[in-house]
Amino acid sequence: MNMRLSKTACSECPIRHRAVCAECDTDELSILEGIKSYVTIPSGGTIALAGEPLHYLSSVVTGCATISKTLEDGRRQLVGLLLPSDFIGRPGLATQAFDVEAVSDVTLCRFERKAFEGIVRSSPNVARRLLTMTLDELDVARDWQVLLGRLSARERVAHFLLSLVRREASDSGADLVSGAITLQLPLSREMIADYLGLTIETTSRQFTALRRDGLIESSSARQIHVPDLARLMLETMDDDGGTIA
Amino acid sequence: MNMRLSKTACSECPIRHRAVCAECDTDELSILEGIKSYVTIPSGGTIALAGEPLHYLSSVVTGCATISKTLEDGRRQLVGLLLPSDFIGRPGLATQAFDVEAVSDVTLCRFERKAFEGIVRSSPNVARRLLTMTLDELDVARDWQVLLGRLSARERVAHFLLSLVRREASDSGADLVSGAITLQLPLSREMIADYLGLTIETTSRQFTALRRDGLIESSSARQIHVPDLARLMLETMDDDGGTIA
DNA sequence: TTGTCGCATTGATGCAGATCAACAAAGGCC
DNA sequence: GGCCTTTGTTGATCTGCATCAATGCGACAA
Repeated sequence: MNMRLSKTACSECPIRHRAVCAECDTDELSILEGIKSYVTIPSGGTIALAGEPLHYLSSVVTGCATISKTLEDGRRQLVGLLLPSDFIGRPGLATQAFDVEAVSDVTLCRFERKAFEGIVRSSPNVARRLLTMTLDELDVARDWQVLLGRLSARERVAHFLLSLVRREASDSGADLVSGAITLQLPLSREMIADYLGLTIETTSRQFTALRRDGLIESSSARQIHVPDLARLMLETMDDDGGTIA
Repeated sequence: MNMRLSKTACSECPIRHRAVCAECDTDELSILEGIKSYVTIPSGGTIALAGEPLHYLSSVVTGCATISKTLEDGRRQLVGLLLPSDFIGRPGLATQAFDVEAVSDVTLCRFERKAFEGIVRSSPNVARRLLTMTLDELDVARDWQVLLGRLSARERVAHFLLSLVRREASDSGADLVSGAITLQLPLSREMIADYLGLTIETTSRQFTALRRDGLIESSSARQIHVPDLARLMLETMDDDGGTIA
């Protein structure tokens, strides 16, 4: 599969219109095409380590990865979730501030650091797109700060589920679905807990409580059906549509 | 004072080498010089409101402002602290995601949105600097996520104090001071609580506890003396130097 | 001086979520 | 299939922080 993907042309790429290359013209795209390579990281594999230099910058093509920090005593907090089209790495800074780990098999479209930094300098469409994506990530991170600082456990779980729904909706072009939906959780309970600043037990109890209250249904732990999105939204105490992804 | 500042040349500007204009050459600087204007917002004043359009983008020249979100039921969370050289606003997006408020008299060097967006397009040095600053802010926001999700009240307060020390040190060029220092808190107890995801009471109790343990001394609520920075750092459980500002 | 207002501190009590401890269920893997 | 490991759920108890409630204290005005 890795091999097959390594021959995918940018024009055929599933993230062509959403990734860092989204606004590239034909010339810029062919330069990127020239330096890109694909890799697949197996589930559980490390994509980057905090404090270590990162030699490649990349876009997630398929799969799911997490950005996290682990404290000396083992406490862990996820600070970002990477889904197809998201970008990994910081042009202009060699060392990584956070760990990045694959939570499913992840295929990356990757660029050697120096070469990519040259492109950022020479191609305004890449630079602009990168700025927009970074500003979006900043808004997401700040919304997550609000969640971590002020929401209750139940609100956090409801918010998390809705953020997955929204991300899926925006990827597929559909807008603000407000009926029913079934979704596949990309994360284990432990990782959801680390994402939400809770323990596994509290997270599990909140899922149970939401199920008891009829807000969600589930055939397995990772398969969640939301019969009425509007009702779940009432649980989130969000003051706006939300930018959480 | 507003009037006096409106005549300040960029070359004389106290934030010239740290703000969004830091990497500008003489030509670019004179373009900025042509479209900039200064305003002073009184302490407590509103600089931007969530959901409202923002017509000016700006750099903080002097003073301190906060970025925050308030939920319908009054819960409030600060998600950023703006000090001299920090940038306010999002080029490319007309409406603001968070509230921005002055917590002291704040002088802004401001640019009309459309004009500034043109400069971002035409001046790579501004675009690049803006990207770097945004990436820095993202790292800060993510470190703050770790604080809000996983640190205890005492660790949060210690971390907050050290983040102020670091910011002051990096502004003045001094590096990793590890002796004693006195600092003036820019925020009230209520705002510190909203920053740290705690209540006023818990925040106050932590200050008292740190004072009791000899980690800080204070003549007034806003005046904090740290006799031994290294000892305070031991309270933070931080696994690295930290990027918190 | 004395009152008042806003902010900070301190104390008493309650509760949401952490912690400790089983137990159940779902995959892998011979 | 049966065994074993990993992941998720549920229960009992504990605790750190929130909440409720005074009290202290400096700034400012009359």
